[in-house]
Amino acid sequence: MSDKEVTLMENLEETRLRLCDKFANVTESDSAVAQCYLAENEWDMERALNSFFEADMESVFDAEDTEEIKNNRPLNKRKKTDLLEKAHSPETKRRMISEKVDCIDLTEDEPACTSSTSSKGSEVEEGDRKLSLVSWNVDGLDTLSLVERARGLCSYLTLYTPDVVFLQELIPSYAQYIKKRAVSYVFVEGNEDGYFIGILLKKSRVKLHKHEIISYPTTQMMRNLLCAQVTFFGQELYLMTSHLESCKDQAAERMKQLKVVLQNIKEVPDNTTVIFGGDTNLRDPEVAKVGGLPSGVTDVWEELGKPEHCRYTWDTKMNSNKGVSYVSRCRFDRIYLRPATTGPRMSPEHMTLIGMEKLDCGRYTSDHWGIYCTFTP
Amino acid sequence: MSDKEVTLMENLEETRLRLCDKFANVTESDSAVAQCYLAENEWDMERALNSFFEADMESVFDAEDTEEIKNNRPLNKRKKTDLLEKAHSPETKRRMISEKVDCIDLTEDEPACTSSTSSKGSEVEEGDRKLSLVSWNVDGLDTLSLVERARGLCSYLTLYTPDVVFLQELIPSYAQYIKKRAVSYVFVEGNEDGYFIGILLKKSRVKLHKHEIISYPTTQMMRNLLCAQVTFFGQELYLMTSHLESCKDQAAERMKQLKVVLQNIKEVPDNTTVIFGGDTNLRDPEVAKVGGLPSGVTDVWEELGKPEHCRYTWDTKMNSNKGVSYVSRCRFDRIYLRPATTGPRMSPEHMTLIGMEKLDCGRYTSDHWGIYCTFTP
DNA sequence: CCGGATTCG
DNA sequence: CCGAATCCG
Ligand SMILES: [Mg+2]
Ligand SMILES: [Mg+2]
Repeated sequence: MSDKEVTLMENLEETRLRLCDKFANVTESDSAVAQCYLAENEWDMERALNSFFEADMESVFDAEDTEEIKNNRPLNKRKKTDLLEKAHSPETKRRMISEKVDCIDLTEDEPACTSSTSSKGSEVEEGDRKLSLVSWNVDGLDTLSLVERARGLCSYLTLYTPDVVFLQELIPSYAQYIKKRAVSYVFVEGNEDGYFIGILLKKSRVKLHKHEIISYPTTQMMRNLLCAQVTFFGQELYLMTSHLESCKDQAAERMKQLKVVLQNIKEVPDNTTVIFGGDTNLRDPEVAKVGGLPSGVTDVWEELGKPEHCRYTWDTKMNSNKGVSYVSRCRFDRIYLRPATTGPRMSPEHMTLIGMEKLDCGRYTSDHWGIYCTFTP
Repeated sequence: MSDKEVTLMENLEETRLRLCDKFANVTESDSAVAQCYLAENEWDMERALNSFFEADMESVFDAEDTEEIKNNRPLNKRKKTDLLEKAHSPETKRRMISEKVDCIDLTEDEPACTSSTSSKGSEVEEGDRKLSLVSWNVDGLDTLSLVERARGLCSYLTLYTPDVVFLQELIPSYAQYIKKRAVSYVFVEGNEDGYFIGILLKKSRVKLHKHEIISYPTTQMMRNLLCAQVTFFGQELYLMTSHLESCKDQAAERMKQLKVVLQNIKEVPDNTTVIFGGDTNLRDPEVAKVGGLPSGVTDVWEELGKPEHCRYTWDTKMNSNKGVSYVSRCRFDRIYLRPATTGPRMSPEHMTLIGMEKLDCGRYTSDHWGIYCTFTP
């Protein structure tokens, strides 16, 4: 080998060692495992990471398939009763807990009405015609204990059985895991790689007609707006989620994105109820600066009387996941409602935060709390 | 002398030398002049400075008394015609220019009507029943070329002959100079020392009934609200000026002060027209945050259709007085109008910026442009 | 993925 | 008497 070739080889080795360190660091594995996954994926960090997490998720999923049956624990062993008290309808939720929770499935429920002519609509109890919704930024970019945290998310979904789930900060392996666990849901994703948003729709109650992905032309963080047009017991719904540009210094871009969201809400025909939910990263003055919410659109938390117990969806004092030294809390996650002017009028009924249980790993499901909320027709 | 006494003397000398340096620096004089004024004023910097500026102002005033007659130049020699073009009513203004301008006096004008029963009211031309107003932060805290800049202000007042003048950032010697020059005006001041605000009222047209000073309880910059209740051709007017807390980081205090201003505007009886003008240091979101202007109160610049030519009253690109390296511009100086609901309705007619001529010293009258504006009854 | 203080141009 | 970037707890 020439001197030049030797130098090149040394550089390559150095690069690969650095890649291994990074990989091991991110995956909480060691350099041997790192070397293995990276070599198998042509030293492409992203492919290697996806491959690692998918494998890991799959193995966890397989393990839980049996483990969960034995242990019957949706979140962790220590605080099952505490958790039960948090459920909105304890009687209903308790039934869920006693079921096998590896797959989130409620096939005993009647299917969703695909039109108002359905004969089944009148057979269901009034309570079941309530729409339940979860919106949650699951912080898939934080890979520490991500498998256990994904399991935590699925346990909360099992516990609450929401009709609609808006998720933000998914990564491919996390999304893959959800797809395998949440078989009773249709899953719509906002992207294929990087990190992205998604919507889960309960097959038995929500019928998906079409979905669309609207891009933010100037995002620097791959953010977009994911929409699903559905029917829910004869009502036309337009469901929207997004993860608006993060951090205070991105206020300008975030406000542009909010305008896109509000414009799209306004353009939905008024026979259709619109529900937007997501991690908006908004500060109130930003909403004011874009002129506030258009008439007909309400912030569900505000409409419910600004209850303190579910004001802050991001709180570094209560939630240690971020591991930051400062304390700060914000109402980043928000739900907007634009009821249809025809048919029964959807109105907010209840809102609570979820995900406030520490998992066995000592961390929370996400650095954000999830929002669980219900609407009455 | 003991060693101790020698040391004390040395310290004293050092202190005095430092005081002289500072004085010479501020006054653009030399240490001999400084020594003289400081010694005469028991080494009290403020007294010495006031004494210097008053003397200086007076001497300038005396000098101009003859000089101005010879040169007939309101601002400087180079751009007289440019300046003339800026006058709102060139014909009227030209008459002013050809007059002796050491004292701002228009004794040939009829006196202001003190009540609607006055017989003189109907004799004046309609144009003269327009109310003209100047609001200007004269930056008296910047002592560099302050005498020439004060002369500049007076020249602008001579040129525009406003009925009402709102001034901010006066210092005692500057105020003293104005009082001597503007003999045709009544002068109301917001304070006696430090820096303060003031109102000039044209004796021949505006009759002062009373004035009041409203304090801002939490100001850290000695700011207050100065009000004058007057009659102008039979109309009751309530004139208000203020210099709200400076700098962006004082937004909270500034908004409190704005609320005081708006509350006081609202409390004026509705047979009285209210005009507020001053250096508000406001950013638009701050106005929005306090709930916007109350109904009935308008921002005159906005009501005139937000003309670009008079948007920015503070502009480091156009105005070099601050000598800062950055460029930035703001609409700090604002006029608010709350017309009376009885009698003729005051409405904004015209607005222009003044003070955009460089003086002989190469600097502007202030780091703020002045606002000249007119109202029709 | 914070807000307040500070720096810098 | 600026705003954007940075630091800091
Ligand atoms: Mg995040
Ligand atoms: Mg100033």
